[in-house]
Amino acid sequence: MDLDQFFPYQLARLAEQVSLATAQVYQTRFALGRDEWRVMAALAQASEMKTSDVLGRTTMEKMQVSRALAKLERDGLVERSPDPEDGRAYLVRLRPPGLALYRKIVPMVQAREEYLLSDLSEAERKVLSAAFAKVGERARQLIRHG
Amino acid sequence: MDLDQFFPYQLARLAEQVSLATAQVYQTRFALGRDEWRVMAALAQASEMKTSDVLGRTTMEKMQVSRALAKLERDGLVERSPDPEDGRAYLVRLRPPGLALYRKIVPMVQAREEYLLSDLSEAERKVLSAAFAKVGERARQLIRHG
DNA sequence: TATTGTTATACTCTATAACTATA
DNA sequence: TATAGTTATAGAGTATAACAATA
Repeated sequence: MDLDQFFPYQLARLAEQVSLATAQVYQTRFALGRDEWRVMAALAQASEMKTSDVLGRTTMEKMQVSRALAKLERDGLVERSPDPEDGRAYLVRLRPPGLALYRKIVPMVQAREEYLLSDLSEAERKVLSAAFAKVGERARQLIRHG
Repeated sequence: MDLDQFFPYQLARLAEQVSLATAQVYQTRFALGRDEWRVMAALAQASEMKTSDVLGRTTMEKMQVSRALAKLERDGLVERSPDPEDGRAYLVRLRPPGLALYRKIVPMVQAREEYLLSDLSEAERKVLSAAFAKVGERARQLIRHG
């Protein structure tokens, strides 16, 4: 069995490299962790949302979201206020510095994305995207059924 | 910016799911970590090799290999002897129980691989494989040049 | 009793480098 | 001085569950 020809292994290596290449932008240059970046991207989709909405817009666990928000709040990028409709909940929003940082990072990571895909034709991108959906569905089936 | 449509994010999620689906076989059922599994797959390619050859056949660091080998040796799956040609080096090989375990696992993970890809035509698989190579090359360029 | 969000804990991974013994 | 491999340590990332406040 040749590990190099084994699809899950190829996929894992590619994902690792792509993740490294992309994360350089927000980690090395702006000291943001991956979770903080994901939370900011979620928050940027609306002027204000509940913590639970952030959960719904990411694949993160509530504990990861809680910690990412705490760090973003310490850094002054995000602010929280109590939800007037539910005493247990918070309303979260990007503060101006957070929004500015987000708007600065987005074009940079999008440029990296385009560079990563630049050798692929439009047709190849379509196949790739469809293949991701199909393989992902099969993977979820395997996980569900042990 | 929609994270769900962002290629590096899609790739990371897919890899995570596929890794989970594949690792179930050797982790849950046989208590092997990913590194141990990779080392066993490398060792199975020859009757005996140096630790440094294991390094060359995987993308692991020497420290990871050292730890994986130590665990495999504790579990009786691998044995080491001093290299008569270099007092610093070791010769490593799978012990019979290790080889038997490897031969038991291989068809199981291959079946999972085939299942994961079962919705893809031969042509789609070719596109996918070529795309991985192209994107991987671009990613390595980005990593190298910051 | 159930839910929102926080905190605690432990385990795995990863990254860096110091260390030993040979070469 | 360099190399093979080990050990130490610290930082992320992940998973589980206990917990306080509120519903």
